[in-house]
Amino acid sequence: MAPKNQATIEDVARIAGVSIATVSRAVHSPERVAKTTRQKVNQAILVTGYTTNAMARSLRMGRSNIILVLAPDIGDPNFSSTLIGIETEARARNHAILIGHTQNDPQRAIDYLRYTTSHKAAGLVLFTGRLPLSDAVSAMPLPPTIAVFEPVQDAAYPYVGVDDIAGGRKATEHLLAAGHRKIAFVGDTQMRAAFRRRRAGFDLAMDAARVDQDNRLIVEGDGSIESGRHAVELLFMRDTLPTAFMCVNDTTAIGVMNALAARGYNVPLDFSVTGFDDVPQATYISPALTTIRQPRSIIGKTAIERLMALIEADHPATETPKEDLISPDLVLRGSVTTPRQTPI
Amino acid sequence: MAPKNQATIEDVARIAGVSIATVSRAVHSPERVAKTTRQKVNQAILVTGYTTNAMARSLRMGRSNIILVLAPDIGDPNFSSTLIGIETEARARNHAILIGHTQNDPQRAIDYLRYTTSHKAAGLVLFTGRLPLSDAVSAMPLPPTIAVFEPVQDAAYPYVGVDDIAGGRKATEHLLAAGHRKIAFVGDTQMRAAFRRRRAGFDLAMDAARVDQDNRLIVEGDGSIESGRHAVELLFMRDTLPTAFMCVNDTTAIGVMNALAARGYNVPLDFSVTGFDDVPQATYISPALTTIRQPRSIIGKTAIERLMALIEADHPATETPKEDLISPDLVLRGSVTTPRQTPI
DNA sequence: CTGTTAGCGCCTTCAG
DNA sequence: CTGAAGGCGCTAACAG
Repeated sequence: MAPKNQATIEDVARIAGVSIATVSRAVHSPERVAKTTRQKVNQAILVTGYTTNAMARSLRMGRSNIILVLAPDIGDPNFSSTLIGIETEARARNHAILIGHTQNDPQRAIDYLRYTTSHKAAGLVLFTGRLPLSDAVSAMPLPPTIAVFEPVQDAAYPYVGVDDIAGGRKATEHLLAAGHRKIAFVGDTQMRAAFRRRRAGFDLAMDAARVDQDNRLIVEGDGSIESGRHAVELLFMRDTLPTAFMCVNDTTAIGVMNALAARGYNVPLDFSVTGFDDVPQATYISPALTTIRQPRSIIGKTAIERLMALIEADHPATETPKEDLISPDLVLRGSVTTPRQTPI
Repeated sequence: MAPKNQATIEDVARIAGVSIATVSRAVHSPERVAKTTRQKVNQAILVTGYTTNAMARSLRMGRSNIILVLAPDIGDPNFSSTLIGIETEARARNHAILIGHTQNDPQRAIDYLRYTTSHKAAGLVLFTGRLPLSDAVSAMPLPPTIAVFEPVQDAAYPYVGVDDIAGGRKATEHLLAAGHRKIAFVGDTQMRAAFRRRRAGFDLAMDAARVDQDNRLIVEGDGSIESGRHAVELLFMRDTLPTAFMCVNDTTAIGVMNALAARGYNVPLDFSVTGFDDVPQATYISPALTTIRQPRSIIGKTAIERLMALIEADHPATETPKEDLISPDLVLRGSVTTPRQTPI
């Protein structure tokens, strides 16, 4: 039997025989209320089925418990797995997640940013890697904000992401440990910060193992499947073959494996391959790809931890924005083994 | 230069030289305000950067513009693609999406359902297929609600989903058109309503083509990959081989294809196979699977349309809950061809 | 430790 | 067509 009208704080107060202020305190700072009073109040809450009206509360406090998550693409598996971490952590802290899907459309982003104001959002999580440049936005009083996956261009928001250097290093060390020395790096580019860092991890591992790098094995690429295929062709043309390919991401690795298969080679018997990201496809291709797994749900969790710290600190003075880099794990599958003894 | 304090309706009223009532009207029912006045107000809104305070508005109106979406698993691709439709349509209607991730945990579901009350949610979208049975829930005054993908057990909520019968029929007709007559149906079960309906579609198509069904080609299954594999083994043991397998879902189809490959057969040359759902894997296996695509984003869009109708009608009297079945499309890939001429 | 009270910003009668 | 005023439910002083 659902009560016709949702009980308010006054109903509870009346039934408990106390004032509404006491009810409010009993709910939100129980320690400031006498034990017996608290019990009476809780009792009354039970019988009335009272739930605090979040709208009234937010209006009064000038801030809601809603965190807006802005993402360019909800469908992206990277996003959804991270969202799990975000949602779980936010809920544990009594905050709710409002989803904004920008589709990379600045207008949609602006509209959602406005939500931040109108809903008095407690915080903002940005997956977008950028904020629309517009007077509307710069005039908007944004709540505490944190960037995830990609730092936000031209803005000093704290950032939580993967430690690409550590990841690049782990992948390389794995190849090295399997006995590879002639390792190609596929996807060299200045364009993408993450790729640059993965390369740096590669260099670190090679240096630490005192392996001299052969520049001809460093192949440019943009992370596309074509760039992986192209790299293989290039290497065959140059006639400087590696025994292993360390690819800047899984997509590139898949391209490499395609091209190798097309030429009749076997992975991993003829060549070993590693990727980076652990996209869903990595399991379905054959052989399954050994790769570095993006710690997505941990990134989500950490992002909310940092964001809540910001919210609770409410120094408007943002100090040096912190960067949190989560070290990713290597996931072992079938695309790496020891180098073949006989040359190709 | 961000204004120190967010402008309120009073600021706008003062600058426009009107009362706050007029501002409110100019914003929400412009037709009830003189043109010149409206212009003055809009002008003032522009200079102040005024955004209406959704919390105050919701408090006053007793209802927010938030729609709660409850899903057991955010990571499920089925969910995320549907969410795109939901989000897009909701946004077009000025509503926001709050995400609740239940992980099939009744306690989490109950907590989120409570949000519905505390945030005065305008509506509720259920992916869960069930509601926790608890006094807490039955006592809760839930807002207009709509179920998606799975109807809610023991509750009469309108439901938007795929037309499984039409889908089953399309897949079967495709096989028939390719020349198959001995078609196995894999995944027969009473347990799952969706599967039952897909079977009905199969029967319809077979009947329409006046093909006599061979009961030995109807194989039970639960939609798992193992059940697909098992079906193949069973059919080979019975020694009654079909020329094509119509599988109740993609996962089953993948199991069928695995087992066929293990026995050294080629799909589609030796056997044709169809699935249902169009899961991401369907593209990655070889050959890529011809299947029925779940119209996920349309389902999302339709769900919000129906929900908004409910919200706006606000007859508390729910009439016969409507069912909206979206007819899915066949997606042609590589797993179907004409039956081989020579028997296996 | 508890009660009284003043708004938070808005929408909506009710009068003009 | 416009203005005045009440109150949605709650929290945070401020008193007691």
